[in-house]
Amino acid sequence: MSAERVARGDARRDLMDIAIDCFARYGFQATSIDRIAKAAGLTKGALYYHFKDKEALLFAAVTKRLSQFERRVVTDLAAVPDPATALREVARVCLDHATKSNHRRMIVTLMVEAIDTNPRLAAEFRAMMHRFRMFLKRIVQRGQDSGQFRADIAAGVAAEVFTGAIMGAEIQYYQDPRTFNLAATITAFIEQFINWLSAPAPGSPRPLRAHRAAEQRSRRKSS
Amino acid sequence: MSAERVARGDARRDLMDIAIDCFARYGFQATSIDRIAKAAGLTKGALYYHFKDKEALLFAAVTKRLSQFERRVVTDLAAVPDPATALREVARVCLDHATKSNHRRMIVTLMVEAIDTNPRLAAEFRAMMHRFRMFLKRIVQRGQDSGQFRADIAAGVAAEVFTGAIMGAEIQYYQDPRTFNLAATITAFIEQFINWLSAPAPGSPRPLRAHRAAEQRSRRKSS
Amino acid sequence: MSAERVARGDARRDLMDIAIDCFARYGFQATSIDRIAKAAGLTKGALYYHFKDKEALLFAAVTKRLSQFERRVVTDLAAVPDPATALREVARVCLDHATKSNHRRMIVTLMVEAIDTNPRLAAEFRAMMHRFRMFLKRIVQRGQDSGQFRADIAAGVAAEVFTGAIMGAEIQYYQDPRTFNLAATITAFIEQFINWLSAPAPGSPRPLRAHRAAEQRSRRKSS
Amino acid sequence: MSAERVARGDARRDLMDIAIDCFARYGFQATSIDRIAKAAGLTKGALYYHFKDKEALLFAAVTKRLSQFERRVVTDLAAVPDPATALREVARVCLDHATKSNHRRMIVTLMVEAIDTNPRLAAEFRAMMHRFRMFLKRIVQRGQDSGQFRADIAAGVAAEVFTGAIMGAEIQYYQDPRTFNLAATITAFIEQFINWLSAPAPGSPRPLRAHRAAEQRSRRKSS
DNA sequence: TATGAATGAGTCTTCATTCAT
DNA sequence: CATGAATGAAGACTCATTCAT
Repeated sequence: MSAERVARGDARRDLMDIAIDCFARYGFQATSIDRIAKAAGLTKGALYYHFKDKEALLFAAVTKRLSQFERRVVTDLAAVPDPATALREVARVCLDHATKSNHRRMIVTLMVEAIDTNPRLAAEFRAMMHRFRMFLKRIVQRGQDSGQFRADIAAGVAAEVFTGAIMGAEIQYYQDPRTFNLAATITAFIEQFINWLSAPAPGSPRPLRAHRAAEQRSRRKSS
Repeated sequence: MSAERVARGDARRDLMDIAIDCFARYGFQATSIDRIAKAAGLTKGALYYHFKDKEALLFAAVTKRLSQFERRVVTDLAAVPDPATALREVARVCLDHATKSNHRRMIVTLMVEAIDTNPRLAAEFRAMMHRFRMFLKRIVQRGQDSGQFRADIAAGVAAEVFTGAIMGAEIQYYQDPRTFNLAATITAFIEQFINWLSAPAPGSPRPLRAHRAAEQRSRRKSS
Repeated sequence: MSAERVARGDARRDLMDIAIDCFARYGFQATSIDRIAKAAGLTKGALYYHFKDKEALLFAAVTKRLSQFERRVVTDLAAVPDPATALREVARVCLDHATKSNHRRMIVTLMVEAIDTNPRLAAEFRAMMHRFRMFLKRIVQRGQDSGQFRADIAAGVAAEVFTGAIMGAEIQYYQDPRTFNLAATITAFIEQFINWLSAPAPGSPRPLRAHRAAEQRSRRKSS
Repeated sequence: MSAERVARGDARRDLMDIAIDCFARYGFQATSIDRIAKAAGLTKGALYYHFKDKEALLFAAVTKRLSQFERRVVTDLAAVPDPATALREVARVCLDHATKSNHRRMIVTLMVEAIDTNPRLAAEFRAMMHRFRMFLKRIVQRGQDSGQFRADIAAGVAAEVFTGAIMGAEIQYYQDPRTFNLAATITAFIEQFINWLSAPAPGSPRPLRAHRAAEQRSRRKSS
């Protein structure tokens, strides 16, 4: 049994990776300590040697993934000056993390589960989402400042739209990975989004619409 | 004790409504039979009189909400010939169900939870999502057929983008109802989305409204 | 299995009685829920139906015994005007509860265990002990007020001595019930105690400490 | 980590001292091997190097304290010829060990816990208590033989009363060290006790020293 | 219809103990 | 001497479910 585990490789790491896997698929409550331990070729006792709690394991896992994701986003985008490219990059990283690993799925799954079920974790996720939207908002604002993006859009709302569209696409994908084409959906969205943000061709009349004015107003309040 | 429950109104209905409430907030597994029964002013035994199973209750609840939602969408939109208006209407109904009741939240919550946890329920939700996207796809196609929407967009992908954006916005809202402005986000998205659908294929000159209408007309003739 | 339990008799009562028995002998921590349940011919689940917690069972048991004991003490002594007789009665009731049931042993055992182990229970016991000493103190004071007991003794200290002597005797008895003669010990103590409290024969000089010391000294010489 | 431990001083001794501390406060079962080890700045493994067992540690600790206590009692009293003084000395040593260290508390705590929980330890304590009472009994008998104490009291019962009174006082003190005045209680008791032993048999006229000696002598003859 | 009592399987957690290094 | 890693048994507690009344 213990032979199944890899050499000297930290049992702790194994445990966490397996936990992440399970949390991504089944959520927190439906993942039993026993399942994780067994999958790691260990006993429950061993798990409790490495983690104080089921919750400690959860937090370790979440923190690991969260920081990985955020570091990756930040790293990949530090060198990208063009806002549109930056947004495309963010989308690409999300797509990557959603399809090639269970990073994003774990986050999404736990986030939904935690809302009214685990206040502490919920707070963590709320903060994370906030950071993510702030990050996007700043990119949008940069574009607006440089005149590349139109200024009559609330950057915060844009960030919310972006965040939601990615996450919603992911969920559809997790639900039906064989049928749902996540890449196509995200690509379509991102182009649509950038197109929307991009200023109209100079000279052409600004396409006003009643509701835009409203948007404008709400934005003013929030700023 | 039972006096607290409302009038003659079927205990069954009470039970289901409460179950929906709990499922929406805590999900299926974290909602105990006892919690529902107690909230309904009954004992567990009574619940088992009305429902064979915890799962039976779940399915009853889900089916009720699902059919309500779908009926509402279909009903409200049967009379809407204009595709753009129809899309706006769909968004409005979603917004409504997300903010004024727990209809949508229950669906989203259970959907995420069920994916790898309850195959039967997952199938149900997959089918529901499929129907919803098909429904949207047809609206988009109608728009494309009428020349109102550009034809170089895959209607299916558009439906996926739409579905995801709404759902992703909702989740952000459920996570942080006091801070997140769901209405603004959905409104912004829907306009962006319709704008995207209405825009000319990239490369072609951006058409003015008047031209578009003309185009539209000539397109209809040629089809 | 369930046949072993008595007819309709509240399972709850059975459970508590058995719990009291076990707590008296093994203390709280060493008494497993399972042992109690099995001894009652039930399963753990049944126990948890009747008591929220192991602690709830503990408190129910303690409260029951405590109030029984205190009620008995108060009842038996309401009609006893003579302080000396009252004290003898208290001792008799303690002896009774210590030898004919496990009332007192449970209290003593849990009290010692709880001190630094269960703050809430410890507080309960502290309060109980306090009440008991106050009760004794008042009896002593009554005797002092009536001139039956000498006034140069601190009533509070007398209560402490009394309480300790009874409890200490009990513990020796619990430790070695076959050898230790609890009745004799308690009787001897109570007579000694009352003798001590009783005022010296009228006319004879009150044996003050100073005199005693003198006595002592002269005594040593003569031996 | 191990640097925190004092100098060269045998880890074994440290371990035992800490164990005694914990046993005194929490008893045997509630004291985990881990707690002791950590408090000693070691790991569980090290503890198992020094002691075969948790029980081995327990017995080592108990034996150490017991022999210390008994040695001290015997040592301090070897040179005390006067029985009353000897009794006062015993009480003083108990008071000392109860207030200035956890010697006595450990004994009392474990004794109560062990009764029906650890037969071997219980036997040890039974024997210890027996020895202690025998020791006291001999002192009382010495007093009776010398005519200093009245002869109509069973020396064994007197020993039991004494032992119980001290122990009962201690427990009240352990339970409530800030409020309970152990010194006063023990002092009051010991004076009362000696007074009792020294008093004439009830009914007979209070005998003067001379008479008592005579009584004593005649009594010896008749027995 | 509904209740109260009970079951039993499953889950989290603790802890004494072992052992290779 | 000592540690770090791990085990396995036992214990507390939860919960869906059953059933006589």
